[in-house]
Order: sequence, then structure tokens, then C-alpha cells
Amino acid sequence: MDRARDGQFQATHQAAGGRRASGVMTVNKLLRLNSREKNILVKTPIMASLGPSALTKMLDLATAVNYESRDILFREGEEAESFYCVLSGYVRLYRLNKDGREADIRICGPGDTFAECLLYLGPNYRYNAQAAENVTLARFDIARVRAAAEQDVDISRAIMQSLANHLLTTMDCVANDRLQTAPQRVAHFLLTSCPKESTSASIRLPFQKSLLAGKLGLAPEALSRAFSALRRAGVTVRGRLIQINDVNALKQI
Amino acid sequence: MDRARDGQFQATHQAAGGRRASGVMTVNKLLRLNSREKNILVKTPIMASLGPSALTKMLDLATAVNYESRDILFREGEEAESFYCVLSGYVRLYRLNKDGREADIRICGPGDTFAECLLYLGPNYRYNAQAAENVTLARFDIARVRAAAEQDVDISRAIMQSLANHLLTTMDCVANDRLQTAPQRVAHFLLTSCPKESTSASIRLPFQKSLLAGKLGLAPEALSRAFSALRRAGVTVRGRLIQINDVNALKQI
DNA sequence: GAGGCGGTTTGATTTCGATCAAACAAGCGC
DNA sequence: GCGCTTGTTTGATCGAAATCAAACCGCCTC
Repeated sequence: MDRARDGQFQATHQAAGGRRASGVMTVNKLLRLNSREKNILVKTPIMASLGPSALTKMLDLATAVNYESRDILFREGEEAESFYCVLSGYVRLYRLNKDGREADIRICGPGDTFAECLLYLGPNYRYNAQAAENVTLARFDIARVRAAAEQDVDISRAIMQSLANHLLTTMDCVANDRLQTAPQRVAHFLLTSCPKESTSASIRLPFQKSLLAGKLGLAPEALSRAFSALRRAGVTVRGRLIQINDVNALKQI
Repeated sequence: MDRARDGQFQATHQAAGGRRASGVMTVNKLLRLNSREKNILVKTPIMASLGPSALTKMLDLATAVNYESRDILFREGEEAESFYCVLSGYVRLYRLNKDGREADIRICGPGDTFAECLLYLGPNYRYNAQAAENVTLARFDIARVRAAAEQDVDISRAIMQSLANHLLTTMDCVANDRLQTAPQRVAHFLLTSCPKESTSASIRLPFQKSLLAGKLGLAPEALSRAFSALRRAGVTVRGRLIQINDVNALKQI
């Protein structure tokens, strides 16, 4: 269970993210996945559709990495060696403008794959990636997976599905940014988090509110105000716990 | 050259877009591509990487369609039978909110492919598509191309490259929307339209300003004001003609 | 050349969310 | 449980762009 059982350490190019305040070099160990991690990985969308032989190939190519909260996984412009699949925790993908302001492009949680678009594109990462909390990731070498995809249609089909999904999700994001106000975005997010066909629900946010704010393209203050605007629609917030009294009222926002 | 030489008409499901004020049923003819159209198509990114046999297969699957300005190609929620590649003209992909307000998600010009993500996803279109001017498109049957991609790695690789490109472009769009002001977006657009390594340039917009506004997520008025804000950076606008005196000044915006 | 039409610009106003600052709450380590 | 750190809320203000309205302009038709 505990990754520390294995003494195999390996220096990586992510020096920036690998140091903690304590001065101890942390994680960035490259290991085969343990069985718990494999169990998670095989259930992710990108793996679930693979046949047995393709699945084995991909599992063989996967290594496990841990990052601590706020570690930088990679930066925009760096040469892209790997893409990733989140096993636990959350990762922020974001851009910087030239004043240093950040904007989140996507928040990746368990089961999400990111940077896999570089399998078929230029050699550099196109955005920054940072651990939003302690995370465990499956890492895949881009060149090797590219080769595997050429051999195995299952793999390339899985990648295409993943790309197509991300594309639609990202297009949704553009449309939502351009069409919806802050309370509407929050309402929409809550509705997608509700079990289908329920009239009321109670949700626990899977991450910090500031991360949700970034995901929705809002400042944290704006998210907070959006929540309080939703009180009149029967939404009660206490910490990460959110009570939705009337799902239909939320849909009217 | 003239498509009208051929009398083959065919009723399609796009009844909405097929009628003109004159009462004459227009276009929506499904034809093999003529040689001029083929020449354009084979140079598009999605076709250019194909080997000879894959190229032949795809050309065999392509039909040509014309739409007039403002015709609706398809609507969100409709069953998706085809995806498209633009041969000439421009197409808007957009979403509606429940008040009926529209937001553009993407503007597709010559060489651009759209809705190809549905090859690997649900059966319905996820946004609306409208001809922004008279357009000629290559239409591909989704089911047939899906089958062809299973057979031919060239084809599936080309689709993946297209998907990966759109994904990155769309992520850029999210980041730009969230990080850049109106003048910055316009400056960025102009810079991408300039020939590389030039100190000054003169550009002709390929489409109406109102379309550019939508592409940049702005109201037409906001685009107009952004242009006038760029005057101090040496940008002169007369109709569709744009004179950029100092490319480097634009980069500082 | 006169009109008409669609697109663009300009002006005035409003709205929404960002930003700054400060109060507040909640964990968490000790 | 205490105190610090970090995240969240609240308030006040500012700024950017949307909206509404009207003027303007270029282009096409007749």
C-alpha cells in the first residue's frame, strides 16, 4: 500500500516541483504500479475500452508518480516526454499571461487523462500543470505509446475517444464562459454533480472552492458571491457540503 | 466549374436551410467533388497526410454541398450523420443559451474540419452550425468514415491529428478568453495573421468584422472599440483592410 | 445619382465580475 | 486546546465589456 516500501528513487527533470520546505527530496519515484493503482487505472475511460492484449501493453508502459500539493508537473514550453492519467487527487492545467496572472484551462480528477494530445502534435507542453493537492498519477512515455498506438487499433481508438471527449468538454467550456453568468455556471456545475432524476440532493465538493472557482473561470470571491446568490434558489453551503433543496429551481437559474 | 451543370438534386433532412426567399429550392445537392474541389480538399490538413490508398478511399466517401449565407447546416441535438470539411467560405459553430443568445465556439474556414469528433462520440450534434457566407463543403458520412478508419491507420491517424489540433486550439481559446482583454485578443489575432518575421504588415480580413467579433468572444461594438484602442499602437483600419505599422508594438499590448 | 440596406461606429448607460482590503472560519500541528 | 496558517466570505470600489440607441458609411440596386 505504501509507496515508501520501495527504496527506488530516481532524479527527474522536475527539480522545481520536487523539493519541499523541509529540504527533503520528495517522490518523483518512477515505479511500476502497485495492484491498487492498477485497479484504479484499468477503470479509467481511456483504459476501460481496451481489449486484454492492449490493456497489458499499456499497463506495461505505465509508471506511477506522486506529487505533493502545489508541485509543478511541467511548464508550458518544456519538451513533452510524458502524458498522464490521474489516479487520485486533482491537477490544474493552466496558462499564464505576460503579467503572470493565471487562468485554469482544465481541472483533472481521478480517471482524467491530460497532455495526451501531444501524442500527435509538437514536442512541447502547451500549458502548465500543477498538483492541486497530493496526487498519484500514471505516467506514460509519449514516444512509446505512440508506437503502441500504431500497432494496436484498440489503443489508438481509446486515444481518439479521449481526445474527442476533451474537445467537446472544452468547447462546452468556451460556450459556458461566453453565455453564462457566475451563478449560472455554479448551478450548472451543481446539476452535473447531482444524481440523475433527483428532486433534491446533497453534494460534497471533491476539492477546494478556490479550485472550483478556477475551473469555472471565476475569482474565488465571485464563486462565493455566486453561492450566496443561489441561496434564494434553495442552495445551502456549509464548507464543502452543499444542500440542494430544489433541483428544478436550479435549472431555472 | 459550375455546379449547376449537373441536374442531380436530392432532398435532404436540412429542410430549414434549403429554402431561399425566392422560393427556389437551393443547393443541398449531393455530388461527387469536381476536380477543382478535389484539389482543394487534398491540400487540407486532414487529407494532406494520407497515403495514396487512404486518400482515394476518403475522396470516394466525400460529397460536395453548397450552402448560402445564413443557411443552417445542422442544429444542436440533431442526429449526426455527417462531418464536414470547408472548401470555401466560412462556417460558424455556436451554442444558444436558454434566452436565445448565441455564442460562437469556433469559426471554420477553408481547410477546417468540423464535427469529426462525433466519429467517436454520441449520436447527436453538440452545437449549431451556420454558413456565415456562401460556402462549399466536403461532406463525409460518419458511419462510413468510422469504418474506413478501422481499416486504415492513415485515416485514423489523420483524424487524431485533427482532433488534437482542435483540442489545443480550443484550449487556447479558453485561456485567451480568461486572460486577455478585447484589444489583446484583437492584437493576438492580427499577429497570427501577419507573415512571420515582419516589422509591418497589411492584412485583409477574410470575413466580416461581426464574425471576427464572435470568434473572439466579443460583441461587434467591443471589437470596433478594440480596433480604435489599437490605433495608438499603429493599427489603421479601413473596411476589411488593416495596416499594422509596428508589429513589435502590437506584441506589447 | 437617389435611395435603401446591412454592416459598422460612436455615445450613454448598465451590469457583471475583478480587485483590494479586511474580517472571519476552519484545519492542523504542536 | 492554542495558535498559526490557509482558505473563504464580505464589503467597497473599479474596470471591462454588454447593451441600447442612434448616427454613419459603403455598397448595391434601380
